[in-house]
Amino acid sequence: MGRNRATLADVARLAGLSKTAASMVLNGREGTRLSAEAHQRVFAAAEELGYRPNVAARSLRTRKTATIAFVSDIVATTRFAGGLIRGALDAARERDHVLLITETQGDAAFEQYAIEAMLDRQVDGVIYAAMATRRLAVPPAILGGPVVLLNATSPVQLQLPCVLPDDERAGAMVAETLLAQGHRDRIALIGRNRQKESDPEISLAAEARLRGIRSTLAATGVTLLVEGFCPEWLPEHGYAATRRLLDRPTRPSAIICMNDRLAFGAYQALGEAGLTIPGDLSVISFDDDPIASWLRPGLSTAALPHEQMGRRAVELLLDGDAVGPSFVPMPLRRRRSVAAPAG
Amino acid sequence: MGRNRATLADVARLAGLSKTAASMVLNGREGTRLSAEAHQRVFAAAEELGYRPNVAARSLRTRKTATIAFVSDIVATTRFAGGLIRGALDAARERDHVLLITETQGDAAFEQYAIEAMLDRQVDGVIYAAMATRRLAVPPAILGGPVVLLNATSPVQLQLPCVLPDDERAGAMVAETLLAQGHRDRIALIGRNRQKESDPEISLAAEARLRGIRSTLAATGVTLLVEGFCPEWLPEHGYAATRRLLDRPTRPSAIICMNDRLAFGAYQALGEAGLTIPGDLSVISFDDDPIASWLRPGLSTAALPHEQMGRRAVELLLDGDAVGPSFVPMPLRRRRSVAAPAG
DNA sequence: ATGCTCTGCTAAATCAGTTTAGCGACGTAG
DNA sequence: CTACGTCGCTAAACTGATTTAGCAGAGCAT
Repeated sequence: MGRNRATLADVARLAGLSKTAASMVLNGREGTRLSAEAHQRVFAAAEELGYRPNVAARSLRTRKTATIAFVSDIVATTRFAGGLIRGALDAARERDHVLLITETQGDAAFEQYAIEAMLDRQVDGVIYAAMATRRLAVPPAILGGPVVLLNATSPVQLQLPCVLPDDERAGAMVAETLLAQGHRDRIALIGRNRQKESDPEISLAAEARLRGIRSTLAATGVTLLVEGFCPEWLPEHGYAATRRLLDRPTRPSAIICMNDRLAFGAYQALGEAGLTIPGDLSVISFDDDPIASWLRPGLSTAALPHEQMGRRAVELLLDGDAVGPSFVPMPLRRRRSVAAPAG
Repeated sequence: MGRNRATLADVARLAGLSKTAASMVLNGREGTRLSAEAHQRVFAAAEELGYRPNVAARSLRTRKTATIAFVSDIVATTRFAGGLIRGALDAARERDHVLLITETQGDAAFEQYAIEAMLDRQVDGVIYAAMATRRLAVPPAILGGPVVLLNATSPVQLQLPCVLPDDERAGAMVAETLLAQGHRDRIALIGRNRQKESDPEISLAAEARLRGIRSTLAATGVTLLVEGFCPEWLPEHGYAATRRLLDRPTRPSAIICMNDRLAFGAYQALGEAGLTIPGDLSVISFDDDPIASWLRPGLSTAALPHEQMGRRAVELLLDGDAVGPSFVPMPLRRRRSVAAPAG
């Protein structure tokens, strides 16, 4: 890989100057007294030789590598990871940085290994990302340098900068959307889950979304008609919860699903029951999973702003001296699954 | 990030030996005549100081970084990328390597930039990945060192090692599955697409899948009842193609979909038409997208072995001196969408 | 006593940059 | 005429590892 690359010494020789001069010119150092002509000669030589500095040599001296570690529990392999990584990649490129990506798979030994591998390579900072928005314990090893938590917070005393989706506001928007269409006392919700709501190490989203929904409804004097519990946020549980909903005497006019996979299950149950969306029932949800746009009708949902979040993490890491959480808004994708309640 | 790390000189000093001795012991060099006691002392000192070598310094000398570049067109951000990266990450870790990931977004300038950034960092090799299985032009810059193409081939004369899913065999398995259930002359297919089938720079999968299906059916004297064309392999096109299928006089007993997203569209159309799967019609497909397991009934599909592929790419890069393509089998996920044709 | 080999170890060069300290020439002020 | 400052540039140290070349001492044969 890249043998015969020109070195700084080659550039200096061709320019008829010292390595020092060449280095200073190429780094655009202020306050050197090198002549305009010297600048010219160095640039010309570098250009001619196609010179590119050796990052290893440079970082040996400077302790900077223009490399960021992106460590995640398991995020890199999930659908959600894509956006996070893409956003981080874009922001990193804009700042001439590069991403070293690892996954811990939630395994302490792997995590230890991954972090050491990153630190051995002198990364300039670490982005520590979680798949599910949650609170997590930060491995002490990375606290020696800049760290940003992505889709996660840390126990309060650390006050690390972190990037989170604004789930509470999203909950409010979802509720507002239904209220605006005239839904009132027949709004159901599926996806309640005690574990997710009470244990911040499992999820921060559940509680925040619920809080946003409830407070917004409450402001108009509305309370939820039913709240369906689900052991996981998967289609099959959305399906089961929706069937339970339909067995009740009062049929809801709208269903809020805690995420799109539940909503997918709801669509299946409603389809089987011969009910149409949004004619008989409106459905609205969270995440903007790709299936949301594939469903018929398209599912209205508050999108997890993954790209924005990944981008923000890099920005905070490199530019900022931020402390505490930075919330990224979740835009509402309006599709066809919400309408006014039937007669 | 990681200041005050112990250096090799620190270890040597504590062990009462020279840097040379320490280096040799820690690298397990054969044929040195260092005493057993010297080994002990070095190991003890390294342990005590928590010594970890500085990769930048080492690679400056050795020109090895234990780092692999993973460059993709756009793969890193898609659902499919997850498995590819995960497999590569696992295999890399097993060999004590780390992955530098970039995305070119199909943009030549970005690609140029990404590759230079990787080479500047002295990566030991490059994995060049494509989102859609296809043939691509390899940027000359990376040909200086080891390269493996992932989910892609290169124009023949290069003979680069590459990793591809075995789509033809998958097509055969899909056809065999239907034949085994007794389907014969009412097998339909949706997802024909002239562009994908004829331009290897767009897709290699379409043509291979089709070839596997056709030759297997032909061996039993069967030909496809209908072949539905789709401008893209998206749910809406699967939906439209399936509706067209149902408008024909002879209703198919089974539908082969060129991928799972088309199959999702087919499910939607069949559901609307009041047809049940697999009672009225069997459906079978390719990819094993997550939705395949979410559908009701679960969709039988030939899985893209992303993790295996990512893993194989790293193995070929580091261990092998392979030439040409390496095919990874696509396992058939048998779910409930296939049954014997109705009476 | 001399020369030779073998053992156990080390000094110093090297990789490719950055950075510190300072040198010689020239101009100007006293 | 000398002292001093500025200009334009460079030698050499430094980063932390690997690797080459070779040294000192012990043991043995001649």
